[in-house]
Amino acid sequence: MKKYVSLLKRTKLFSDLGDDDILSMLNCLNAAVRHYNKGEYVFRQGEYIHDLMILASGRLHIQKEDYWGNLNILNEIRSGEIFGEAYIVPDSGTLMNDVIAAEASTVLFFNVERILTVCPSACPFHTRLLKNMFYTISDKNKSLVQKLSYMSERSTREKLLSYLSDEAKRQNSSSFSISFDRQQLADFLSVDRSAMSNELCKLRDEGMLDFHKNKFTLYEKIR
Amino acid sequence: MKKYVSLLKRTKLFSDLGDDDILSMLNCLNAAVRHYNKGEYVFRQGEYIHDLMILASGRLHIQKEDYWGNLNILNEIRSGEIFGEAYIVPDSGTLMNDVIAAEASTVLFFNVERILTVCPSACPFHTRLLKNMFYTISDKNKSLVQKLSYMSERSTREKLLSYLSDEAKRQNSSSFSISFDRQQLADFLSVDRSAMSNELCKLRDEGMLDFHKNKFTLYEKIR
DNA sequence: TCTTTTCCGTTGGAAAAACAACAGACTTGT
DNA sequence: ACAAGTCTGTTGTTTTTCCAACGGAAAAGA
Repeated sequence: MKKYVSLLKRTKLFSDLGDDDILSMLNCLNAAVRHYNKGEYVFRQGEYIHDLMILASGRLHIQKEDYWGNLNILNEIRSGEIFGEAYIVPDSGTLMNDVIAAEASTVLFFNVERILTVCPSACPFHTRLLKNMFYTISDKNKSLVQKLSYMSERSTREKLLSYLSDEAKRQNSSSFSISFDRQQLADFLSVDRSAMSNELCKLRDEGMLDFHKNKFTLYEKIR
Repeated sequence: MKKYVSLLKRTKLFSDLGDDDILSMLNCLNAAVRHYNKGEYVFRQGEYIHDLMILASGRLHIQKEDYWGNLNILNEIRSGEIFGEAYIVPDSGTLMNDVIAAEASTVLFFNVERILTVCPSACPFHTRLLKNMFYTISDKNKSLVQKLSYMSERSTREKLLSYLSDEAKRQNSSSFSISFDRQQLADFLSVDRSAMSNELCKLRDEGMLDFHKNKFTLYEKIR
């Protein structure tokens, strides 16, 4: 368990906590670790969730497949992010979506009930952890709203532009890489792949952006 | 402030707390109240948010209007729900959307920092409040994912069906009312109003549902 | 009660997206 | 190095959505 401490230190959930504090918390919180290969399911739709999970390394997709095989990627979980936070409420029912490893991933499982009930006064790090947990869930919330704003764009072009410009802002550069391949990006934005590919090329031909494989560059409007 | 206690008792955030406890908390948390008329702005895009808000009564829309006047209703806040939870992280920037009263509404403002820092051991209700707050944000999160799943449907018809069937489930009846008028529903699902109206009538003609004004009834597939 | 305004369904033409199919470039595995 | 498989761009056709416009019904206001 020790080797995950350095990873966890960099996450929002455990920020501003010392190595020893984290380690003792991992024990106190009944933490478990599991590793997943690319393509492996972490959870399937219909399962019961009791824990709060944090992705120590790798990348996950929260996705949904309908009766006709249409895939929708509802959200992407990146290293250091939490997931399952929507199911920490008791009796919140079964999982609505699949969770699948988009690449080799390591997941830590925590017993949430313990964070909320055990030793509120006893351990001095507890207050810090609670605060971090709020901020983390709050952040998650914000990213969900952000995704909602991509999805509420009416056209494929505008979905692309809002997603790409947000990604540029997030990575703090007009030149950046994304983790999706074309099909995944289309599933993420809920559009047709070929139509999206077409639209991307139009945007390139109009001089608004450029791309090679997964590396995109956005240009200013006036050049 | 006393008259809001009975309202707050029914919310998830203050459930399982006594009247006196709630009242003393309202003071401790620096709670403020404001009333809004229908159509009035609660917040505008670009403002800074410091508090966590709970809607004591009424109905709010979180919405966004683009340069061309296209309106998108990102979310609807119902009585007893919280909002602004995405901005409780320090330095989380300015509000991305407008918040507007869809009907006459009463909003309570809380200082979040106090909930997280003040008297973790001193007051016995604090643990309960923290737990409730987690559950509330978690619930909010779930409803965001739910909305994402409507939005990720490819066609107007499927957006309608997924929204309406969820609403039937939520209200626990195949016959139910919605709070949106047609234009608002279209803005909520990010589709064109007339096309949506058209699709609704097709669904009615096919015998899948019926409606009069805002009252909908869904039918079984086999009758 | 009468007028004005809003809401809703309907229609037809324009625009966009979905779909299917294919070919070349690139990867992967043997 | 070769074969098999995957990923991406491209094209043409079909389907769906968007948009603008209109009229009737219902609601609001004078």
